[in-house]
Amino acid sequence: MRKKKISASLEDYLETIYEIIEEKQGVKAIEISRRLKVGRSSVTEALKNLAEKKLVNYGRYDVISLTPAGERAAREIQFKHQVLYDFLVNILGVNEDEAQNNACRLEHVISENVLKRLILFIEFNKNFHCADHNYLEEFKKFYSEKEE
Amino acid sequence: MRKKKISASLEDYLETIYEIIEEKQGVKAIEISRRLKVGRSSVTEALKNLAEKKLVNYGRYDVISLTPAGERAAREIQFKHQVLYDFLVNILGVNEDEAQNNACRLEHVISENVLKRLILFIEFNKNFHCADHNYLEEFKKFYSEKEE
DNA sequence: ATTAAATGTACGGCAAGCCTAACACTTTGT
DNA sequence: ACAAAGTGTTAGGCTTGCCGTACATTTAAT
Repeated sequence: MRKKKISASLEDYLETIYEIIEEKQGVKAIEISRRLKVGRSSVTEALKNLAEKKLVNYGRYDVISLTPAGERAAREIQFKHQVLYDFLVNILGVNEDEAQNNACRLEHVISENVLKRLILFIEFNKNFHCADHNYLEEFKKFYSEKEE
Repeated sequence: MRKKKISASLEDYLETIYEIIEEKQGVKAIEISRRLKVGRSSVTEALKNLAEKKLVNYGRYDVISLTPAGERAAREIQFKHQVLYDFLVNILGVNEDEAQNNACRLEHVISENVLKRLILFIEFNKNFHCADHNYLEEFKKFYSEKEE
């Protein structure tokens, strides 16, 4: 009974709900609507859908919350996002906005195994020094030479 | 008049057509159907759609080919795929099948700029040696230690 | 407490993409 | 050349996910 896939769109809803919970006390549908830039009615639909899948607790006009399974799923997605963002910013040196944008899309399609390797790669890079050269510094230099 | 975005689905069709052209003389719709694992009728629809966008030359029961714009677009997608595959296999050390799978999905969502950086990162890595350590070798060692 | 504003929902619609089944055209084998 | 098999097309249907509008409910202001 593990890991039923949900659509990228539903992942976004879950992730957003989770983020709002982290920041505020209650989750209002309109807040989800604003963050995802979709209509209020789309949020209602999505919530019903997520409720069917037992990922959110939902009832008409009622408080929105994540079920344990929903929270687990949301955390996973958020974690993927964070790893990707970290890679893009701290390794590739992409600017923050673009890194966010890319992470938002990549998080829905990257496999578990690639994620795992990416995590280790990041860890490895942060500590890798060799004969007083910092690897990432070297890459930045290399990159900015190629820029011109 | 540059770079109108098309859907991930249409990108797959374009890419597949391009691949078939590289391998065989003529493109048959059924071949596209087989490779993309969709029904024959879905191919017809997609071809009409791509023809509307002036990316393929299409007429009922007629030979399928790419327009110059279509070929350009297909090349771009294939190139992205190749870069991602290269990164996954040669840098992260992901196995070939999984790298193909991931590349197929990532190619539709990665931005131009991230791609550009990835290309340079790969280039940089291939040549980066330092005090007789090969960087990628070091990562492989690091990775396999963590594996256990 | 009452009303105005804000928020949530239901309903009907639309587009993308996929499907199956039936039919049209082409190719192939004899 | 002609039937059978293969391929391409059309028509109709389904699902996901979005929208706008109108209505229901809740919240906030007075």
